[in-house]
Amino acid sequence: MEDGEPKRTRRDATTRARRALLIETAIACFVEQGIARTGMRDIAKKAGVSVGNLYNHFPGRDDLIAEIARIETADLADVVTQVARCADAHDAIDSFVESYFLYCADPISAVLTVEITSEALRNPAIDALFSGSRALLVDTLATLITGCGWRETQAPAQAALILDTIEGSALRVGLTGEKPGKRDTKALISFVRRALALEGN
Amino acid sequence: MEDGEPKRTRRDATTRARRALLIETAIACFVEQGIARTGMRDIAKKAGVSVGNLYNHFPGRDDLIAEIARIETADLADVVTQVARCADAHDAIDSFVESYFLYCADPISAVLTVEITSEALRNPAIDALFSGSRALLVDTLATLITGCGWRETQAPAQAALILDTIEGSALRVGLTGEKPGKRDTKALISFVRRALALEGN
DNA sequence: CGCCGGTGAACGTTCGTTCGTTCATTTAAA
DNA sequence: TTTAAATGAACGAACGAACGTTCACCGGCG
Repeated sequence: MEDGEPKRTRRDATTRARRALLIETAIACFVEQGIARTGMRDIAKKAGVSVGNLYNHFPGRDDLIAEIARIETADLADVVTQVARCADAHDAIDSFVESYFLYCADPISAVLTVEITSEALRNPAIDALFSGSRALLVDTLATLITGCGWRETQAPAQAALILDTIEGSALRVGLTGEKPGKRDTKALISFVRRALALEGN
Repeated sequence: MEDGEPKRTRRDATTRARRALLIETAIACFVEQGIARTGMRDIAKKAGVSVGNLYNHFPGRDDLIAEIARIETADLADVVTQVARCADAHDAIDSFVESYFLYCADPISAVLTVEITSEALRNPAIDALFSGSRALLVDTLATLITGCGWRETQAPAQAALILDTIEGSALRVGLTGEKPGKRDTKALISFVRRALALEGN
């Protein structure tokens, strides 16, 4: 999408590494202090870099935030597409629920979700990213639901409600800072099965 | 909890009114711009009041935010306790789901929820308020569920999942800025009924 | 008069961002 | 191969604006 010439010089390699370090450090700061309470100096200091250099790698603060949002949604898309291919429709739904739940319930993801959602309310670019992710999730899950006998006209609405359950549950678990337990996951899967009237497996 | 003597003077009445205006204005600012992007000057200017006067009514910015969080949780407690008294257990659950959903899906509530949740991550006082609210919700709903034949040991977990569904769904609807439609409410109630295996009514 | 709600300038701090500069690496000419 | 020019990563002081908060000072009720 960007370089026509990858430029395999040593300089370019260290630059990429530095940029990755800065993003990772920014995420750590955002999770620890919150986006609003994190300044450019905080990120630079934690990364062991000057403020000026930080601006050599990112045009501005908002661009840095947007980049992180972009990475997060890309990670999510990976999780979704990997789950999509599964033989039995029932198993596929279970797998989807579990994967998406575990992804969202990760404390880092959970905190970032809240922080970035707050950001998305006033940033159209980030909001668009989230809408795209949501649409992908609904489509994927709705297809699986349709494969279980639900009518195509109702599947998207049911998929949306299931996603609401997963996300709400994941936030509740993830924001406590603890890793999600197997008990949480099992209860969630059973709950969704019943809601879809699939309990007979 | 505070005054032993209500002080019914005219002066005191205007002071209370002014304080209420300031809180209302602060909420409006927080919803429009976000808590992080709202300064004390913004609130004062919008309320047609000086910054100094704002500090006559509230010790500081954090106290103002905490006060709003306190009001929000008190409103929620009202909604919950009013629903608690209902003859039939099945009807009571439907009523609970509908009431809590409509409350959370209100755009102002939805935005405030996200904003204050972000705040609660680093503010123990606000976090405690939220935990208390959550406990009340789980207890209330779990009691209703128990009345429908669920075992007491499993009811709280099911209640938690239902609350997750309601809150997740409400956020999704409320953050778009639109009022929740009857279709949303009905689909949600059906979803919960199936998840509780009460579909036969 | 005394009290207190109300004012807005001013304080010190921190914010995002810019700037001139240094210097190692890369590229191209000799 | 040696050398000179070009590049851009890295720096940290400095900028103006905005932040939360304070303060000395009014002016109208009680």
